[in-house]
Amino acid sequence: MPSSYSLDDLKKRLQDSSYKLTHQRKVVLEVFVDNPGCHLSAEEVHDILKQKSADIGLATVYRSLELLSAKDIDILQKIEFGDGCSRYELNVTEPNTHQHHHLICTKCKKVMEFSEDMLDTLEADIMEKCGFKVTDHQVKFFGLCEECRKKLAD
Amino acid sequence: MPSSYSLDDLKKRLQDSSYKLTHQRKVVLEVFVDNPGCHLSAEEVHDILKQKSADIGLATVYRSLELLSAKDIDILQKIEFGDGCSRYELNVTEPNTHQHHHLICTKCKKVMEFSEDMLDTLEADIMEKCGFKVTDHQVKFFGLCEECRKKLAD
DNA sequence: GTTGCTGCAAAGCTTTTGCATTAGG
DNA sequence: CCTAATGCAAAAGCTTTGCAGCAAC
Repeated sequence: MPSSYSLDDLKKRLQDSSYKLTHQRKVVLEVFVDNPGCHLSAEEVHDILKQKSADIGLATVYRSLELLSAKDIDILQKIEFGDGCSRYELNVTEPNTHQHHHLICTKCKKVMEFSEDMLDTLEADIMEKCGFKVTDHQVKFFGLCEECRKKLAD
Repeated sequence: MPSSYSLDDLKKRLQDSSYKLTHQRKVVLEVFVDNPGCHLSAEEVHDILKQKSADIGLATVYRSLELLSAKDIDILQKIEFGDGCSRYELNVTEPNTHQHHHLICTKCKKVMEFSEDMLDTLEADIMEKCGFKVTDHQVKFFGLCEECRKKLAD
């Protein structure tokens, strides 16, 4: 994914929604573009920016994250791993990009990802049985990662 | 589900793990047995107990919820809906009881449930591709419930 | 009797908010 | 220019913790 993609896309989406394209919003997004696959908390985004001397207020980080993950912008995805804070990651919006689910190791707490899109039939089933139109899903699998399983076998 | 099931079960599991069967732990569990299908926060459990004149300290509610949802007891399931607090529900452990997933309406914020166990093949796939042994999963579907869809159609 | 549990209040987190100042369009 | 966004600090949740007293076994 070229980093220009998301930055240009952000610009377009912000302007479409008549939000301002501020320096702070740009650098917050850049953190996610520069750290692909990371599930960052507001504090972590703030720390990364501090190290890059692009120090912005923590409250602004929170406000930017909220905006970027809002329905009309939808550039970030908000996720909860139950570790006491909300985390965010780049939303996968490009064609040919698969939905991904999270594999959370209950031993070492590592979070891995797993690309798959097998939930389509399940979603059709939900529509039929419950009249509920699914627009998004979040799946978390808990268990033991390969490393931890090997350590247990020793 | 007879309420005696879980209470006796709690007693056994606590004793097996050499935890004490205190009055507070009993009444916290009773709240969940008396309110099946509810996703209760610590505050809500505390309020319900206050109304039943079984007033116990909020800190004890938190400690009881943590204990009852710990791996070795596993009577409650901790869930996060992203509304700012952790919620708990009775874990389904009986035979012939289906796993259930949550349908969260993005408009009215209602949380419904959907029983299904279609993730077995997906979990086998994860084991094969990632070497990750899935022991539990949590699935949330976001979308529009029937009511909200009808209102939108009007 | 011991040991672990509870209650209370204080502290620790993450997150939100009010308001004066700044900057984007 | 005008309005929205930022920064700072204070406040507002939810949750955890320290410690003296109490209760389960």
